[in-house]
Amino acid sequence: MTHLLSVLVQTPAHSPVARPLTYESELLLPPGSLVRVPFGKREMLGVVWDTRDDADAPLMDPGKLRAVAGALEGITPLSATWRQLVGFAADYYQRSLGEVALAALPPQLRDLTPKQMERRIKRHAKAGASDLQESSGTTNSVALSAEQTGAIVQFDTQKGPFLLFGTTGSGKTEVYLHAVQTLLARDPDAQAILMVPEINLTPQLEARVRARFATLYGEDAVVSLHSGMTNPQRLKSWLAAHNGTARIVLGTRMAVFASMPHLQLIVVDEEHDPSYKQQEGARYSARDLAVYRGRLEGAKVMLGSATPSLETWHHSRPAAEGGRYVRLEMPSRIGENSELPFVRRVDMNNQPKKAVFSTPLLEAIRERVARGEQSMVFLNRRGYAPVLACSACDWKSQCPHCSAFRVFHKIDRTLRCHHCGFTERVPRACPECGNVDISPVGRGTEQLEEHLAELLTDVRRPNSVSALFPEGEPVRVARIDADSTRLKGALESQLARVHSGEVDVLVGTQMIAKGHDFRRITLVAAVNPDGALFSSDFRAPERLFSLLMQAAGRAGRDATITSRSEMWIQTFHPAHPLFEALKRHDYPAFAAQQLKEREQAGMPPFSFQALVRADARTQEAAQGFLTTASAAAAVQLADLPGFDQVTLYPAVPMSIQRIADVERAQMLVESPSRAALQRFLSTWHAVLHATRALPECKGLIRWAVDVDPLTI
DNA sequence: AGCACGCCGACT
DNA sequence: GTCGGCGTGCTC
Repeated sequence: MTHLLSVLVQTPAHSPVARPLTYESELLLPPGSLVRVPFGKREMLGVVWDTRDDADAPLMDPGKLRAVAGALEGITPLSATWRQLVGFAADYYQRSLGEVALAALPPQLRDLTPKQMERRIKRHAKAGASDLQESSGTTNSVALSAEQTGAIVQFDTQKGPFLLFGTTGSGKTEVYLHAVQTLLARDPDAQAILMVPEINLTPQLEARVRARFATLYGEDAVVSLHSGMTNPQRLKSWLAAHNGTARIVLGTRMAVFASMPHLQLIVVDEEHDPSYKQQEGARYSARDLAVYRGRLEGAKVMLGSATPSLETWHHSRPAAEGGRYVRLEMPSRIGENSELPFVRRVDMNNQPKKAVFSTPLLEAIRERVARGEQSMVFLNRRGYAPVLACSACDWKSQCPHCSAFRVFHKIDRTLRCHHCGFTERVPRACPECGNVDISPVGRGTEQLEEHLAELLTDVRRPNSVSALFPEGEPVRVARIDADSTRLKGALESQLARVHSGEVDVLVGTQMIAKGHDFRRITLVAAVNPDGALFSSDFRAPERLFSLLMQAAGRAGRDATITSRSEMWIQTFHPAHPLFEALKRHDYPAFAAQQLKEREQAGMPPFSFQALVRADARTQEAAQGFLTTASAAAAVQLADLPGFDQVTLYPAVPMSIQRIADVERAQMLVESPSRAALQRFLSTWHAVLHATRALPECKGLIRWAVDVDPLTI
């Protein structure tokens, strides 16, 4: 007989076909089966969501139903828990099931025909079988600190979820690996996910995981899953996870959706990192989904950070106060040089106006160079100067397509818009008045690099006397940012130069503050971190604190360097509580102060937020759509239970109002109750759709909901 | 989102 | 006379 199946396909978020589609099939394919289905003129990948044989009323004229083209043989259907995870994510983040499900599968699954697919699976199965090797009994375990042992004991004996709160250098990675190792040794089928923010920033971790587990369980036991991989590689990893041969999946946020039949542990390293939140399409938080998935599958979840997100920190308060996470604390650095860096604040009020480097900081860097130690200077602004301005008229390097300035890049004499990419050569004279005196305003990493090289011309590196430089070689300044690392392999080669000691001073953006251990660096300086102190973004201080703590942690991990390393902060607000807490390396104090402010202001984690964004040709159209949808909600949803707990704020232009000639507006929705917010959003969705169809909303290009947004 | 159909300007 | 501009409409 012919069966009816509801099938998910990758339908666009705003199309009316956002729900599962009904197809006929001769075979009764179980839910989770991967199929190819005809869709319009094309054939595409689908996931069987449900069998609809018992559905009394077909949603559609039965004569128009089409038949499933074929099943992808050889791939076990996706598990019920995987489908529940996808279902939850689609629901919670207000996207279609099809979009979430298909985005969670490796892209190549969509492109391959069933025949190609079969061939691929066969090849893979053969390779996998021949690769099995005797698992040697050698355990390359490391001596653990008392704090590490304590964390592991608690982890083993309690249910979690866990927050591993360990200072930089306390050995969190060893705790993760120990937890994974114990699990894999205890259960021959067990699988684990190890999530990291950005894998290209942590090649060291990848190497460490592979070295540790490949010898125990074979090369195939560890697979990676991240966007830097080629499609065939991703498919291979995905299949290995799906059929259970991979014991460990090491990946970025997408790894949270990996199909794993025996998942028992999810580790989220640097859980506070914003890159766990997807910023387009389905805007999910992989960290939050990890916690949800853990509960769903009965897998343990361990979130780790030296500076947890305030949400996670709040969850890990004592259970008596309502906390739901178990906090495992590792406050001490391990190793020979275990002191945390000394934090120095330079009061820029006492420095010459417009000084980039204060005298004491410059002097400290000179000393380091002369001693053969490295320094790291960071500034969160790439390019030479953020604006170019005419001295005679009011011309500025405004981007013609965005409400932002184009950044002056001196290296290739260009003005580049960092939002839309629009690039032009720097004009010889002011385009408005012809004045030749146009000059940079403000500074970026390129300028710091140039400036430092000038200021340090007279310093000589020790132990490097060559024929060319009888008095010692001049100082070497290097820069690492998105511009200097654009080419493939550039980041690796530049890092290698730093590690080999070829570089004396490293200048860069936050890129250099994350992930890498520079063992010979004894000085880290934040040149101008004040911007985040009084930002309109309420999460800016949290990000700054975390960044500075991470940056400080980069320094002085080399046991051969005996002098205590230093973190320098140049600021006009040296007494600011953020810097006070940083000086003491006191995250709990900083968090307590922030949480108090958040509670008083009714902000997350004491309230829940969603943002509706609208893109349109004109700002009026973008805001008009939001305002209309908001008014419609007030009328139509007034009786919805919990509606009185939801606050709809007025539509406002986004902080960068126009990008690439598209006007952007947003509207904040807030509630002290997550359930009330969720109920409102899912009901409101239809209203938003209907509003979109209104003739007065013609000018709207697109809209999207961002649940738990990170920036407002 | 694709990929159609559909009705108006500069070319072999 | 065509090739192709992207406006709007549909996909179980």
